[in-house]
Amino acid sequence: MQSSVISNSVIKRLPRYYRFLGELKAQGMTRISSKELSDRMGLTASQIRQDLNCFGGFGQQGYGYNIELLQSEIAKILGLDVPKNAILIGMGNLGKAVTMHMNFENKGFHIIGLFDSKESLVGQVVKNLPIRHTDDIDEFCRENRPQIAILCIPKEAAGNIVGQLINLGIKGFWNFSHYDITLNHKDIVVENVHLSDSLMTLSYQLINKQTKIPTFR
Amino acid sequence: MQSSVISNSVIKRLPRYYRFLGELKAQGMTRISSKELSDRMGLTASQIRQDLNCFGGFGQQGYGYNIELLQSEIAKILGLDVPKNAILIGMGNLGKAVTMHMNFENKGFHIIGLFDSKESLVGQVVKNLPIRHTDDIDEFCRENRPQIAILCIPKEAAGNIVGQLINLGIKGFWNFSHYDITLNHKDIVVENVHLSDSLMTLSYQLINKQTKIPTFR
DNA sequence: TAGATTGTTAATCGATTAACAATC
DNA sequence: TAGATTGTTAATCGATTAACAATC
Repeated sequence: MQSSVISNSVIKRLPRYYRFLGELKAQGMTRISSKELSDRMGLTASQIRQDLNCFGGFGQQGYGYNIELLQSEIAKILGLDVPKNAILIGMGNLGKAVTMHMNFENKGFHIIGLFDSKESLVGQVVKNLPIRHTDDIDEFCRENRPQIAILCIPKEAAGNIVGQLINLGIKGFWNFSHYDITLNHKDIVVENVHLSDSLMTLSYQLINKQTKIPTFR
Repeated sequence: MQSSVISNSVIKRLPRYYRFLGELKAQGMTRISSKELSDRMGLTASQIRQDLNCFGGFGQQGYGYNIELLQSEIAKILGLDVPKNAILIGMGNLGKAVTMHMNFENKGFHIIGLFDSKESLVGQVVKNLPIRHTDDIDEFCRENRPQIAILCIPKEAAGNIVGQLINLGIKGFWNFSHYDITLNHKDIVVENVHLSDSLMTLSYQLINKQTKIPTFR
């Protein structure tokens, strides 16, 4: 019942459960046993039952799990039903792609402001939002109180802006810059995305190819 | 000495070591002890020494590690020094951002072809490469023999194209689509990127905020 | 040499898997 | 009821940390 702290390993698996359950639902299925789900996902039935029971008993003996119910429970656990306002800083290739490509809304995220320091980008409209100058971040945040900042800027630029954002009330970062936020700011929530780390891992696997089934975190 | 199989946990940490060592080198440092590196990276000295000793004894008692040497050793372990040809499929926002934003070359990756099924994109030039039609993948691969495919296409499109690519000799995928490649194709190397999973994890952390220092895989 | 720090073995901790009684 | 499958405890496995002898 979420009394004690849930381990990171479990939390990292929740989005994947959510994704698979969504697909099963889309296929018109209504119930599934931990055994069948484990086969489809490539993990053990035991692990699935252990993971889910960190949060409560969502299944029923002899029946299994109701797919729709379970998915919505996981959505609640992940907080996808809670509205969260976010600003995105850095509208280069990556920032634009993130803005346009991600389905923020169905996870409860609302992008309310886009920023860049490059004059030539300011004024451009992306996804119905004008790109503002980073000089206007202060005023914008005081007025609109976003809780989350998405950083699509280089490491060097991030160092300066992070402190400012925290002072303005930002509580969480989705961090594509390689600046290490938690190093200087404890108790701020950070999710780092290191695409280059992922690419290097691919390189390793390719070079040391050893025909093994990958584990899912 | 890389005799037995290296655990996934260790491999996932290597790119981060590589990154930190690069920064130390850029700062003009030449040597570092496991203790000091552990302080900077937020892990234990013991873990660093254990990790590195999976691959060999790169340090020296009483001295520590030579930063430049250690970084280049890790580069070799990761295979960053081995040239790898790659094609990228799907030149929407995400594909374009990946093409332009990633520093492929310094990891040994060479992007040799870009593809999309959308006529309006075909012919456009990105990073000095023309976008080709996906119909031409067959011919292109037979001629140029890429080993890697980067998939920036939707799940539905991926299902069809993956088998074709494997038949054409593709050995590894950097997979931004949510299609589960290993499900049907064992012994193909895959690195999945699920940005939405990362975003959901941020949502969870934010909702269940509990002032804790994040662990680095 | 003395001090520092590695490489490596042993101890601990946490996560995964197995087993089974509870129960739908 | 009988069969299926959960929830949960106990056993195993693997990863991290601690300790220390080797050695630069």
